[in-house]
Amino acid sequence: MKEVFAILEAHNLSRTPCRMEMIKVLQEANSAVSEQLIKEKLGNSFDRTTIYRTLKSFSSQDVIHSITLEGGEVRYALTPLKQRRINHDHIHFHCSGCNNVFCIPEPKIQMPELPSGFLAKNFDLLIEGLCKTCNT
Amino acid sequence: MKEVFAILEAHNLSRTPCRMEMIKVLQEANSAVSEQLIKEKLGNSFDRTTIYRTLKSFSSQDVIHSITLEGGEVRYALTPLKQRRINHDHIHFHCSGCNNVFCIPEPKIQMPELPSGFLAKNFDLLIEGLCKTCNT
DNA sequence: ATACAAATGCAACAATGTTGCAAAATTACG
DNA sequence: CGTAATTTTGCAACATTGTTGCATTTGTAT
Repeated sequence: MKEVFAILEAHNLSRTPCRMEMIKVLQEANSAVSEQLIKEKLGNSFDRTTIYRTLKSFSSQDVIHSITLEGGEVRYALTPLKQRRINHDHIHFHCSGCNNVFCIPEPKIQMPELPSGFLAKNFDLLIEGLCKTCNT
Repeated sequence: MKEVFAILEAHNLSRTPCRMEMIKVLQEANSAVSEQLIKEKLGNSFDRTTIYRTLKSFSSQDVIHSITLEGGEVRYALTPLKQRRINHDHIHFHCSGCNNVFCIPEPKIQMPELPSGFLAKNFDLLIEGLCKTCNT
């Protein structure tokens, strides 16, 4: 709980019930969560718009980052403290078994060489496969 | 036009006006196109649902593949003949200048090493930056 | 404790994904 | 070439998500 306060304070976000509970949900998840799951975990006690706007605040303040899966479903995950305000370039792994999405901080991938003239700024790598648990 | 017929035939798709015109639109685009752009190019002569279902048919037959951008917007591009029925693993490049999305067939990237237990099946790499034209 | 700023709930609308069903078009076949 | 069987299309309908405006409520600084 102290950490929830710390996160909000570090990012200049006021302590509102919705924000605090959402951070708790994100903390307790061991993988990236969908907006729908957040709503369920919160017991529908907050308006859809509020959750939507809170996710936007969190994103723009680098508290969380979003992962868009093929098909368009979006998941959200807390951004590890170390990466906040630095870069978001890390790998995401979508398990086709349990449907969870995990952040894989290492290794950094090397940017492939692009055709001449193309200038890369950042990337998004989504790997699909089986996670530790589902890979039996 | 002959090629349009060939594509449809090769994938067991009947020759309907909507399909033929959609393939032409995809051929003429030098980058991946959105559903909305397709609709515009077609002059709103086909129902939304028809275009939606045609995109699904094309996708499931590997005539096209879709690219989901951060933010959830989806673009569609013809799958090069050589890659049909083989694999879809290639890089996509989203230019933040002109907003176009390009398929980059080479190089193949090497799958990064994942934490032990994770088994990768395929990936999706979306690079963001400036294309040849916008990179002045 | 109060005043100002920010967050929330609600209404509303757009875009997209998706399905069922009847009408129309395409293909296969005699 | 014409007809029947199969597919595709258009339309209606509904769900989900993204997004904004506005009035009300809440949080924060003084």
